[in-house]
Amino acid sequence: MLKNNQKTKYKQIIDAAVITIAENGYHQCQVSKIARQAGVADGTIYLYFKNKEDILISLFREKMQHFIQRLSEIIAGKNTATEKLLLLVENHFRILSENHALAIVTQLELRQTNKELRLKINDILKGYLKLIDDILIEGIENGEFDAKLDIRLARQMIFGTIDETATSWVMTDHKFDLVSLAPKIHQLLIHGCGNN
Amino acid sequence: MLKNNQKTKYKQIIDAAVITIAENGYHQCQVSKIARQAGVADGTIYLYFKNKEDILISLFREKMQHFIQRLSEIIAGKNTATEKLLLLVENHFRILSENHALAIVTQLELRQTNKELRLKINDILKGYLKLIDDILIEGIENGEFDAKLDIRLARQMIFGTIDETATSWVMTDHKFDLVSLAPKIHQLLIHGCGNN
Amino acid sequence: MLKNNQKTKYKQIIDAAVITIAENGYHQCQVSKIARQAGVADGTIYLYFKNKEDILISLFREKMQHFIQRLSEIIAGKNTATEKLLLLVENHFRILSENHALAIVTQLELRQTNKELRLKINDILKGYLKLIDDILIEGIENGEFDAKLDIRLARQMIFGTIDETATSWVMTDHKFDLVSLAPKIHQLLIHGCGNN
Amino acid sequence: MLKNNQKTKYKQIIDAAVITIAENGYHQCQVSKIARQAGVADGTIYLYFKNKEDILISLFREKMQHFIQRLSEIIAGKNTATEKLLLLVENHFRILSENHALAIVTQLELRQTNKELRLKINDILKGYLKLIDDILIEGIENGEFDAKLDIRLARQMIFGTIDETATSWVMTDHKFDLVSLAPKIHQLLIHGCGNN
DNA sequence: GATGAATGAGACTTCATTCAT
DNA sequence: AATGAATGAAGTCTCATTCAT
Repeated sequence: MLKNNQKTKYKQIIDAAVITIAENGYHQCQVSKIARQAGVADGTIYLYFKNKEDILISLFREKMQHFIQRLSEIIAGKNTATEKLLLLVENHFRILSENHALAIVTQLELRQTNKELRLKINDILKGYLKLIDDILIEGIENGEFDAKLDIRLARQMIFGTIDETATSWVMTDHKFDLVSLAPKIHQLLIHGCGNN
Repeated sequence: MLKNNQKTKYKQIIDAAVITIAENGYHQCQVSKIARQAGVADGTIYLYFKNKEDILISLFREKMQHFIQRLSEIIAGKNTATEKLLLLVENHFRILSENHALAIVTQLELRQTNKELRLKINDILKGYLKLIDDILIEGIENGEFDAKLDIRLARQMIFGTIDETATSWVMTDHKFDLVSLAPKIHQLLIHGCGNN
Repeated sequence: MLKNNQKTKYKQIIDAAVITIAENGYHQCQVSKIARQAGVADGTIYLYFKNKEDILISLFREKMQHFIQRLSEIIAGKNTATEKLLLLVENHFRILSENHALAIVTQLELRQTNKELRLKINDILKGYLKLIDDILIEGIENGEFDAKLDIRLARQMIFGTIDETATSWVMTDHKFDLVSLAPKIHQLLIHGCGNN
Repeated sequence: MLKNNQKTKYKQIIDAAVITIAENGYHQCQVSKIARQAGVADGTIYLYFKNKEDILISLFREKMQHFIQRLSEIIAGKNTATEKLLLLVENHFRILSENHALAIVTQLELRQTNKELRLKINDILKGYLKLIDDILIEGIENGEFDAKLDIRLARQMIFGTIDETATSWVMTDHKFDLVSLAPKIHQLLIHGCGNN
């Protein structure tokens, strides 16, 4: 019960942070604003987080875990790497589309931090990049993908493309439908621009 | 001559800003640090720039102009879109490699800003994205690229991939040679991951 | 039995406070630290003490009582004021030497408080100063001491000298043997600097 | 002129600090209160002092310099150590009497600081203790004082007695005349309590 | 009696910007 | 044009104390 309460308040603060940061921007988002949104006192924040930065890191870790978990499950049963890649792109976009505030935080606000913090974020991101790598390896092994593929570069292309598209979508205030772009992006990632 | 001096001091401050921001990070880079590096008084900065943000924007505009200018010239005489794309990637990487401080500023520090500033940055970036679009259009028209290519998405793939790779290179403290990755990335962008 | 338990916990907290304050300094010594050291919950402190200041006052009162008690007993049977003064100085130093943590608290930390609290401390100190006064009066009456002695000033000299020496000893991290200084200090207090 | 202005503002802040700390106590004395009293902006304080603690240290250093300077000059021409000691005590008391606020700060507020700061204060105090030591040495050499005098202990007696008396005077809100106590204290320091 | 999670007031310090010289 | 001393708003975090359990 106590454990439960704690978990509740921890997540309560994280969810408040997502909303408040998305609304105000990271640097305009005072701890007191998060506290008010979470319905707790300012000091309470510091019972669950080391400092303001720790809220951001924890938020990203928490959400990324779900993200990876969900994508993993969706991908799990599929047979081809090609299909898995489509589902990855599509559902990456879907999750962001389902939660605009989270999309703003991950695509914009999270980046407004110094290099040290960025390294921590990259560390958390590794779990996601591993998903991509696994798909690539599978694709190479079963002959779907180019045998001479440089996995790191291919992964950077895939992640870079998804990320750039998502950021662009957030910057235009979610004006277009992100999920429906997935097939075309998938096509690009598999076949490139060239006229094959 | 006075006009000349102004231009000198303007660029002097911008160059100081690149160095100082790269060394300290945008948020740890006080205006007074830039002034000291530029060898001028704090107040002098405000004779040439509206505010601190304006330094960043101006810096990016100034450098991006050169960037685009240089890439345009290099690409100019070439016959195929494919070749142009290779040269674009290669020289994009080359310019960043030649100036580590500038690379840090554009890949990391410039992003640590609020949405409003990001929109201004995107605006400046349009000139660069136009270069990519022109190559894509040319490629489609002369049959090198897929006729059904969605130009916006293709551009996002190209830019996203270049950007992700460059950022990754900066984050690892320029540990590997960026320029030599260009051919492989070019190959990926043209043919994708698939086993064509 | 309950009463007994209370007393136990009361002293338990006071002893924890001596250790914790000595280790951390009064202002760096959070109530929660004392509680942890005492093995009780934070809230429990407030069942036995009105507030943090009250811990300090109570601590001093408690320890000073023992201090005075012990000195009184030692002095009791002696015949001359001169001998009593020597024993007072010697045993004052001995008690501090026996308990470094207490010495730190009384000589340094207790002073880091506002005037209001200092007045309360002075009040508790009166019992000790009375000991000195009694020795002085006895010395005057039996001709050992100068008949025209200003008792208040003499007491301030005696206490000031002891206190300064003790503080100096604490500030040097108890580097020298305090007790062995007693005879020389006693000599000084009785005969002064002069060449009599 | 610039140098002059700086010096003026530095001293202006120090004098404001003496008054404000004396009135409010060190821990109740916010930097903004000092700034207001000094007639400068909060931020201006930090152009002249590293932090709040630095104000206290600088204040003590500045005032102690004057203190020592003045005592040195007064003592300078005198022939006997005994006379010098009297003048030292008398003028120590006189300076405190002339500036009640300073007396409060040095006798009470300055002590409300942690050990680290106390060590810095002690360091500054050394100049004053040197004055005492010089008198003692002179007294021993010319036969006024006991040849076997332990200088460190004698100095602690002298300083301890002066300090205790001064603190006691401050604690009673300067109710009695401090300066007039000097002769009796001098008598005590030279001849002790004993009936010589 | 005992707990310990929650509270929330409060202050030091930084730094972009100004303006008198 | 150039200076740089002065400004002052603004926000993170600590910690003594409370009170529901």
